[in-house]
Amino acid sequence: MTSQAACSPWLKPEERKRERNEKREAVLSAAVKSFNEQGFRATSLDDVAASLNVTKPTIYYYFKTKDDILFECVRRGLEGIRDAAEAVEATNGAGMDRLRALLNDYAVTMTKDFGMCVIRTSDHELTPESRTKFRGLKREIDETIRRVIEDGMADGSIARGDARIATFTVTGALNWIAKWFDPSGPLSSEDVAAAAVETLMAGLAPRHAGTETD
Amino acid sequence: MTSQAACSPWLKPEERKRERNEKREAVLSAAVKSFNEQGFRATSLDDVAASLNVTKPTIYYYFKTKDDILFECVRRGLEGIRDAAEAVEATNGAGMDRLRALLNDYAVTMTKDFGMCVIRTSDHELTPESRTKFRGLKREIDETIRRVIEDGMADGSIARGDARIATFTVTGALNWIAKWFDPSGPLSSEDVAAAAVETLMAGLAPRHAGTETD
DNA sequence: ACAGTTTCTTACTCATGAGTATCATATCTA
DNA sequence: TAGATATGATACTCATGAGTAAGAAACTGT
Repeated sequence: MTSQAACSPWLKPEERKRERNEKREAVLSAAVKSFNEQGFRATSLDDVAASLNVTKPTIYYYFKTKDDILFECVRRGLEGIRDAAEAVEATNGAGMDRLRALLNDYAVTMTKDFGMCVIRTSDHELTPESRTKFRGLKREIDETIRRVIEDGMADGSIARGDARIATFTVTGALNWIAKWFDPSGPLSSEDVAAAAVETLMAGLAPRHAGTETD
Repeated sequence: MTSQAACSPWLKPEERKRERNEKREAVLSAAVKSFNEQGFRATSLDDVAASLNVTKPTIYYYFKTKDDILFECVRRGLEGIRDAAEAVEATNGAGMDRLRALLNDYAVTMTKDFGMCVIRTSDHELTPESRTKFRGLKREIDETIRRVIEDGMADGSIARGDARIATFTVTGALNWIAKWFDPSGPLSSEDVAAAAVETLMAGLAPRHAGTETD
């Protein structure tokens, strides 16, 4: 190996592979931003391509269909949440504490591109096959959260009630972050997540000194 | 007027007017159901027309554009909530109690066709002009709710915190009902609304006997 | 009976955008 | 130097669906 090899204009095989992957990521990144801003159906791949200084067939060199691009976006968003949820579920501690940690991760994800895409994507925008997987992943997450809430109700750290509706209420509140959060605004992801989670955990009714713990 | 007039096949002018209005309503009703199920862009007016046993130009006899139909749907949903919100704001009582009443109306609306449509419709599906009105109505409602929350924080009936984020968290949780509620399911609108509102008002943390009031 | 109005249909136009066929170029391997 | 492979562009096809033009049929008032 000469020292020339390091700055040669010809790339090694693994570098070529990495470049291809970077380009694929760039397509995904441009696409998810456009999906989030204009909506999936209003986004044309011609526009996505133009924003990357290429033409549409180039995108088809990296992805098979438009649906594949969308599904890859929501898959990333959902798998991120799912992994975080399952990691939290595996820990021990009061249901309340595990739930707080889980909801915090969940809320932060909702402020990121792929998380936002999950919420802004409706079932009917995906093909039947993708839709099935999409729903499956969402259900997994909902069930994990519900189990944590049920654990908390059982150990007394969470107020008793309908765990199903509580799950939907809580996740709904956090999902909504994906609809209004502005990354370029004054609030950070973490601030928003912390405030929203606190509202949900404590509720709107005022607490009274000395009643927080048994 | 003979008694024949009552069962004559020829209608009086006001009856003709009423019939026209009924047909317009039927178009709106068929459209909003399809928008909610398939999404606005995936709904073709050909299909809506076919479901009413007419053809597309008939729809254009009752509405100017597809956007007009959608906007009429979201307008109805939003004006229903806005009127309820302003009526509640005008009452007196603790912020907490007014908020509970307001959120209940809000939640119930989210289980109805036009309310669901408001939530399932994204900004970018409307023309710029409709979008401006759409946002204006939504902002009015958000501001009313925020004022009620701020009143409650001032009078001590609601826990202090960031009223803006509290508003988004609460409305987000209720908006989400429009995404999962199934009118043909086992839960009634009122049951769902009551349970969701209770979760939000009381929070997830358990209460302790005798600490509810001062 | 006749002119006008209401209601609805048939048969279009036209823009958009997903996806493809084909070719060009450059790099890699032998 | 001769294929083989990777990457991209040009120039299409094709389905879909919003919106329209023109007219038919029924009813209204004169």
